[in-house]
Amino acid sequence: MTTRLTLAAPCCALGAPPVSSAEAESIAPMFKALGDPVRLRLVSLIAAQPEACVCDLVAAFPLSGPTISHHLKVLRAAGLVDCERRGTWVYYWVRPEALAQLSALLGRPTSAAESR
Amino acid sequence: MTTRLTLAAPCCALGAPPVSSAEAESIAPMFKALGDPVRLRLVSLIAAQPEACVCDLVAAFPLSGPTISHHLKVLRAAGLVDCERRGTWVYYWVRPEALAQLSALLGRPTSAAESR
DNA sequence: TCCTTGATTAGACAACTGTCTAAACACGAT
DNA sequence: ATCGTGTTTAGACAGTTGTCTAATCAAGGA
Repeated sequence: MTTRLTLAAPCCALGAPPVSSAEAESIAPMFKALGDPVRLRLVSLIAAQPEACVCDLVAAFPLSGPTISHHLKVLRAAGLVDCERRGTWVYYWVRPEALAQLSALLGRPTSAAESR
Repeated sequence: MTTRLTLAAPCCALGAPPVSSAEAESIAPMFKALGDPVRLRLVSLIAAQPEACVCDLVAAFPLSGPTISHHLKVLRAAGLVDCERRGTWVYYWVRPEALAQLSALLGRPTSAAESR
């Protein structure tokens, strides 16, 4: 996928060079998916275990099943999670590469950090 | 601010314990702010230097000044950047603590990473 | 085969978002 | 005091989002 992020060895992932327009278009949707409180907690809950059953996720929120299903679909479309049906239940797990990619983007000291 | 994130020493920031509802409400807006391609590039451009002049930021996009100004306001409201007027020009810089907080949330191996 | 239960899809609707133009505000210079 | 330039605010508008209920699909058991 995106190379710049994984080999940003020395420093400044969000520093030089800046994210290109194309990169921004592909990465922003992942941040956007995390930008809803329900979805952020969903990812958190899913990541807390090897995998999570939808039935448990629905039970963790005061929201309808279809609403949770919708949020899971958004997370899946963003590439942050994946799922599989096994018999009656559907299980979700996080895609660690995706989270790592985001973390790498903003995880290192920036030039601003150096000066302030 | 949020303590859990900064002292998440051993591992699993997105792992156990999951993000609380209150935490999600306060953190999600930051991810949401990064969830637009224009804003993601703005943060990237600002972070690439100690600080950036709005005039340069506006010049970097095929968008109107007010639109860039609006996006900068969103980033500021989310706590990701701050700014200061000096004479005619306004300068923006990133708030490294904010980026670090987000990075810490998704930067460590999750239980999913262990199993897959 | 027909229920029952788990999960997703479809459609509706209010609320929010990204963009624009026009207007206003803030400085510095004439 | 007035003008010109940089920046933000106000208001408008099309498009998107989060939520719901109702309907549909999927799998297992009587």
